Amino acid sequence: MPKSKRLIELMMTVNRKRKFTISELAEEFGVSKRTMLRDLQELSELGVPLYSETGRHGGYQVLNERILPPITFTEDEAVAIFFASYALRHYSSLPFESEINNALKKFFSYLPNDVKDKIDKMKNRVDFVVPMRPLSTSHLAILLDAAIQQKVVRIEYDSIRGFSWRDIQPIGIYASHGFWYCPAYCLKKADFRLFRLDRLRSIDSNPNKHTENKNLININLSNWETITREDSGDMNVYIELTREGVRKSQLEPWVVSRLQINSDGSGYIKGDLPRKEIDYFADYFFGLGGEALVKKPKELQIKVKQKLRKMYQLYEMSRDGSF
Amino acid sequence: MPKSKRLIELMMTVNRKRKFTISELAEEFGVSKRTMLRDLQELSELGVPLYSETGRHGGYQVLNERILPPITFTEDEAVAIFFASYALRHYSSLPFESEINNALKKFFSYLPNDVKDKIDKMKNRVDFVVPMRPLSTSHLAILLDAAIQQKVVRIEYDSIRGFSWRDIQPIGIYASHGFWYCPAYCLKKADFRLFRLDRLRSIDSNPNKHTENKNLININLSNWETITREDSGDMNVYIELTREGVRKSQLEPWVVSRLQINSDGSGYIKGDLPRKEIDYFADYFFGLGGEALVKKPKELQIKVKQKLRKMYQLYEMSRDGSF
DNA sequence: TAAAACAGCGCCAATAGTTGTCACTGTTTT
DNA sequence: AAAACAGTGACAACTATTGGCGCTGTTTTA
Repeated sequence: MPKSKRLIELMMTVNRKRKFTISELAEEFGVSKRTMLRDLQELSELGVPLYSETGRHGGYQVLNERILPPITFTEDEAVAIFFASYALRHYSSLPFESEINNALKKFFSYLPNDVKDKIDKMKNRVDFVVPMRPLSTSHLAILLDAAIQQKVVRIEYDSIRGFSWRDIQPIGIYASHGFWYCPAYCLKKADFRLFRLDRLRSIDSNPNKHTENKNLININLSNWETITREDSGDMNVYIELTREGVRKSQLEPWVVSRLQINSDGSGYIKGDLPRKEIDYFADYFFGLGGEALVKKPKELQIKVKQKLRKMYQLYEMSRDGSF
Repeated sequence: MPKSKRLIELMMTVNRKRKFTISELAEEFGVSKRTMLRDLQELSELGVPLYSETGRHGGYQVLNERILPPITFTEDEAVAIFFASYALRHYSSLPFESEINNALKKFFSYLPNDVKDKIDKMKNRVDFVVPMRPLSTSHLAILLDAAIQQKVVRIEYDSIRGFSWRDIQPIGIYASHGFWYCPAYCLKKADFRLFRLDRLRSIDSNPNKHTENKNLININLSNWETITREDSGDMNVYIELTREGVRKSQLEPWVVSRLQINSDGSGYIKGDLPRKEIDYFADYFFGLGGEALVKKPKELQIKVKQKLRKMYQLYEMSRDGSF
């Protein structure tokens, strides 16, 4: 094998193994140890962060920093990757914050000039707005780590009844609607709970108490809801929507699949929804105001009416003659 | 210069220039044409997408596909880039869709195994949920392109009064709250408008009519709101919130800076808000139901009450004795 | 304490790869 | 028809690469 190709393959091999000896690689590539030594030196000069130790159990190592072999990206792919990373800048507190900035800088600096220009032009023309409440990065990192390792952590959480400490075993973390959430097994309640992370005041990643870890290794973000939900059944709903109501409610994915639109733009939602979430739905349909009329089920209608009456009374109490 | 190093430099040179001839490069690198020819062939074999044409004004070209020279990423940077791209998978209709998938695949396949493992473990533990309504990718691409080139396009748009055609000159596109938006100069109204792209039925990227382009090159996503808003002034608001109201409204960034929280968890919003958006605010505070009480200004309170009355009547009409 | 297992250096002859030259073919544009 | 390109093949000259060999030096382990 000619040297130039060998070097490129060596790059990859070296990245694959983290640790290796000269003789090992020499045999693998069918060259002498002397040659391998020289090759590795060259790689080192080319920027691969190699480190070696002499002695009995010495050997070569690639440092934490790894390099990627030359990857061929099309222009569009490079632009796409750039924007993907760029889009996440709104998640100011995501666990990867600093890494992403570095990577982005490197990436950008290696791009040919005309691609840079293209990106510069696009930068002010596309955006991904993600309202995000600021949040301590370290909390996220600790919880994520705990989720991966399935460790128990102790958190100080602001529940409806004020702050309290709980031991939880996190399933994962996710960002949604501007908040970070952490579904977890709560050892206190012996059940699964969803925590909103801006309500978390402090966290102890190593509660000294010897708590037993539950085996939740197979529960992850994509299946925890189905696994942990004790099914309280569905309710059959029927909601009439005005034209405006249709337009507004189309934002919700669970609406879209149950939505029928009339020719004049108005429509109705008909189908089954989980009874357990009835309070959420009541809130939601109340929020649509006069644009939605809950016909079925009765219990949902009642909840909406209760909200309505409560608000009505609230505003009637502050009489000013206009009502 | 030894061959192996020459090849790497050649890679970069070739990426810098887009077009070149053999003799040109041969001279630059101080080798014969024959050698340069051989070198380029090797590069080609290594994956650089070269293309050549014979004849008078022929020469070499690098195709649209470009390659990046070997970039050294640390392990964490690679992971970060991966997740940035991964996070955007929810934007199923973003202009870069297919490119990002390709890039991600390439990127992933070149990562060393232990980093792959790390990513695999994290995949099910972190997520960025972005509810997104499906939308034609081509619309996005056309509008983005028009924004970059400052071209006029004709769209068929579903406004309150049904579908109509308009000629617009887009400023850019952005995703927010699950929708794609396009602020643009509307030639019909001779003013700036914000279009929600799921209400766009069709688009003509080349309206044959010779419309004059306005010079909006300096208006972009980050400044169009300030530049185009005819300021109708602010209104001073005062809204009382229950404890639950505080928690809910903290989601909105414009609330946070104007929010005061009492020791018992309840609180109030006090400050100035743009009068122009009064309908939006009325909607919003109505949506908070009994958790918010609008005290000031009167006009806002009146709007909320109107909604309330409208809804009250709506539900009273469907009498069932429970009200 | 000695042996084993590892990195690392210098030298040199053999060899394998690289290079330039030259003489071709073939295309497109002017 | 000439000019300006790419592309091929052959070959001798050249140079970089290679493998051995002998050496130094470190750390671990028996």
